[in-house]
Amino acid sequence: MSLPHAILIALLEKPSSGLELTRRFDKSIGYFWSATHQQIYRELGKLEAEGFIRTLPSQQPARGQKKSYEVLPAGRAELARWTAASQDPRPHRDPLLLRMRAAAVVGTEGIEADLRRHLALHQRQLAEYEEIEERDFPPDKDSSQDRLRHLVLRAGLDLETFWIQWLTRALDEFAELPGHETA
Amino acid sequence: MSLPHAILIALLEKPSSGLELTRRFDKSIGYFWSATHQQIYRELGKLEAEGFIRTLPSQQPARGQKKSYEVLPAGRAELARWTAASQDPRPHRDPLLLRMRAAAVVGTEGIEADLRRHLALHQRQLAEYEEIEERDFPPDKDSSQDRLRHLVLRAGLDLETFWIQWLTRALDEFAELPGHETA
DNA sequence: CGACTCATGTAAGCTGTTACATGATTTA
DNA sequence: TAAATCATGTAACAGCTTACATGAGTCG
Repeated sequence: MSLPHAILIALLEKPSSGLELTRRFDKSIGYFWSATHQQIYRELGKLEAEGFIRTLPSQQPARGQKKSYEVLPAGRAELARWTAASQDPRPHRDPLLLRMRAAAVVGTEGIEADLRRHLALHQRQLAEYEEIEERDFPPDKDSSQDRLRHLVLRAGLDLETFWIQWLTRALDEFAELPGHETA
Repeated sequence: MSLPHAILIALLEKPSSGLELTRRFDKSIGYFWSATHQQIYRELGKLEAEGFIRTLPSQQPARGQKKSYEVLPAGRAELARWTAASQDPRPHRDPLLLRMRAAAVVGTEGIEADLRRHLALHQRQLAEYEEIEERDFPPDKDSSQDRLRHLVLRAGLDLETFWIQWLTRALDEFAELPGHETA
């Protein structure tokens, strides 16, 4: 039950059309929630039907025509309710950790290359977040709102850093495994 | 496409019945993959139909009767194939980070108590992992298999540590926010 | 007008969650 | 023998992914 609320947040920060939302989810919003355009259009329809958002006035709705949405008071209220409500942490599911555990049973053949690939991807992602941090959160200038947003970005930064460290350590361990070829 | 492989790993490590698997997923397997008993039974049926596992001989299949499974060679081969195959990292989705971002827009009213609750949960989880580490991975005794399993556990430990640090920092920030009551 | 891009959607399938059902075994 | 627990399931639904469809505008 989080996607509709992610969309409400995005629309409160800036009214947008479906495609614009998709692009924002691919970029900045992506470090705490991801969604495809199909999910977004479906959810925009539901949110409108529930009276949480509406299309901006002075826009004729037609297929293939851009349609921008804004949040209505009921939508803001729903978001506030959801934000304050207690929620249990969800269980984690990480295929890479699973594969590492599998490697302990069926052998490490083939997995090392993919670890290196993941390491590179996380390094690139970290660099991107660092750019965002430099651009959007210059030192000692955070407002209250910015401080919270900065905190969220920092979670993204720290998680990428964790993965880089863990993958580096994993590759080190591999190098020390018996039968390892340093190709 | 990871649940069937998680089950294959668990069954290779030790042949088990559905309920035993469920318990193992709740405990040690849970720090890299979680599953409910409904998912597990459904998946065991599929894996058997595909010829990847079979019920242990000398067991009459009947409703309400315990039924243990073991992995067949085809299942082990499938697991090796999957482990070596390249996979993209999945997008993250974290409702707590989402709520923090929402708090920047609709206010922090009510969220602080839940942050404290999450902090306590992560601290308990970390303590559990530390117990497992002490029990299963005594210093300087790791075999090759153990080193990989230890590595996976360490990811769990480090992720819990990350969350504890992040939540602590978040609560500190809250304390400094204007209008904050130190109740 | 043909190809391309922008923009919005539909449909099918898979995974995971929640609630419920049912038989077998133990124990009070 | 009634209740609790062990053990295996069924059913309905919600959420996400993948592939495809369609119209509108733009550029050569």
